[in-house]
Amino acid sequence: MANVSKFSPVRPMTLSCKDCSLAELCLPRGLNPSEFEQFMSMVRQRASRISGDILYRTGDTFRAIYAIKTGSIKTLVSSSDGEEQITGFFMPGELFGFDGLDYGHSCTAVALEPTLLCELPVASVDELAHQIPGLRREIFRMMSRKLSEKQSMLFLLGRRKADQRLATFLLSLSTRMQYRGLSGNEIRLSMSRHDVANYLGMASETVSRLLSRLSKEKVISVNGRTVVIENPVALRARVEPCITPNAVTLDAVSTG
Amino acid sequence: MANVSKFSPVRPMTLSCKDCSLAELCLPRGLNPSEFEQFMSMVRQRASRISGDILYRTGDTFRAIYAIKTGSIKTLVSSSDGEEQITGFFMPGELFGFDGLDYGHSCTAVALEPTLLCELPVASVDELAHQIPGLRREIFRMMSRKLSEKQSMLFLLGRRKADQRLATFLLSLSTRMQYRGLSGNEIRLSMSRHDVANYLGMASETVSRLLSRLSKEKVISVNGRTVVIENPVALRARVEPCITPNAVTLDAVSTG
DNA sequence: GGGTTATCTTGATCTTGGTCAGAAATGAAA
DNA sequence: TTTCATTTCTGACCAAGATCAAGATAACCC
Repeated sequence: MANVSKFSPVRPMTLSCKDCSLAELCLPRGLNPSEFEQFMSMVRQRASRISGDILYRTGDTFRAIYAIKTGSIKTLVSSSDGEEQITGFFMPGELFGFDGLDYGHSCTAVALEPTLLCELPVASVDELAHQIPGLRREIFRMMSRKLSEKQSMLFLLGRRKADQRLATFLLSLSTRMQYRGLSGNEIRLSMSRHDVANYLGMASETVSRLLSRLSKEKVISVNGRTVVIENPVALRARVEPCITPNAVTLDAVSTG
Repeated sequence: MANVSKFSPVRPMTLSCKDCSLAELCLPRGLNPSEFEQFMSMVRQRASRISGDILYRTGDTFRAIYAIKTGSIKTLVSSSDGEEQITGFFMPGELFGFDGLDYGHSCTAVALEPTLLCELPVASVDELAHQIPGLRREIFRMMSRKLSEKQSMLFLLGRRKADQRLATFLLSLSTRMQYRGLSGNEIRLSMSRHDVANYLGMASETVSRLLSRLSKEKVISVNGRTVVIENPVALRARVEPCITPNAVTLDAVSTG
């Protein structure tokens, strides 16, 4: 059922942190030149050429913190009766893997498409956290942010209707694209309808229907896995229907 | 609506870490005597005499990590349209406040009853994380665990039916009581039906009905806010109905 | 290209659990 | 105690969304 193929080490590195356009979003941001150099020397890369590759599974020993360079990843938790819940989608510039520092990973990470990753190995995490106070704080902050994002996701699943969840999801993807310098109006979904539905706690049929409805209402246009936000204001108004459009904030969805 | 009263500093301390029966569950576990001493000297206490007191609100500057000594706390996130989602309940020996390290707290912490807290002030977090490697790792691990717990909670809200959620919740409370040395069969709920329902993403009427049903079926007995688990095996079987009872694990619910 | 499979869409039906309303129980205040 | 307010429970009804069942579309492989 799950793909047996694995992520393989990449050598030489495709691009060092120094030349990486995503460095400003990544862990080393805010480090001084010598700290940056030290950080950079610890980073390794890893890649998967096909979709479905598994980076780590629930229970695996924590080996590294990861950052996406190109491609995308989903993380999911599963129960003994085989049900799965997707807990995050990760796009270029985003970090994940922090759930593994306690007793190994509590979720499984799967490639949604050919994906190139940077990794900070576990030994370096501890060593650098000690030697570089700025990096330690950045890791604390990043984990704290992940917690906050998960809380927003709990809000979304616990309190919002299906249509609000989907609207929030699309806006979140858009915001995250803008964050890394893209327009954010045209969204290429790297995951299936089934995955979107699972992430948002609904059935895939519901996702289809809601996308069709938003499309019919000219709020978005849908072409396969490409979604164009035609009317951002209208889309934002779906998130909190009873509030005036300009009061809506966009940070309500988890990035993992 | 919300209480204006605040948590007040406690001096002298009610009980030092050295004599605290919960120390083994708390941050300083695993520290050597001199590290323990250093840690202890940084800890302060804070208390609320009444239920409803607010420890911090969304947006408040991060001031400390907290541990519950006696009493209990709920944390909640809210949206601009006034909806609230409870994201955690915390009992004696449990830690919270880690969501604040990024840009201030992303949730609000409210006392559910008269509550005594220990706090590790923000300056000490950074200082001690640098000076005591064992403590730094413990903080990383604790934040990692919080992330894992939130993921379990996403699973619960996204994939489980109302009756499974409630059963999981009761078992989680029971497990957490056992973890600190209590029997775990008799549960004193410090929160209202409304709070339980909100936390589990359902209506309070549903909680009432499900408790009544479990009671009628002799799985539990309910007397106001006291719940006695009469048949733990039967209760566990509710969590994953399609799986044999002994395959069920209990770690599916967040402690925050 | 044509055939095969997986994904996506749409419709029809059914179920869970939400909403509304009122009664009962509990607790706090006078 | 009596009163008042809050919480909890129960019933009746309803709706959001799940499930079931086909088709339609797209991707994949020889």
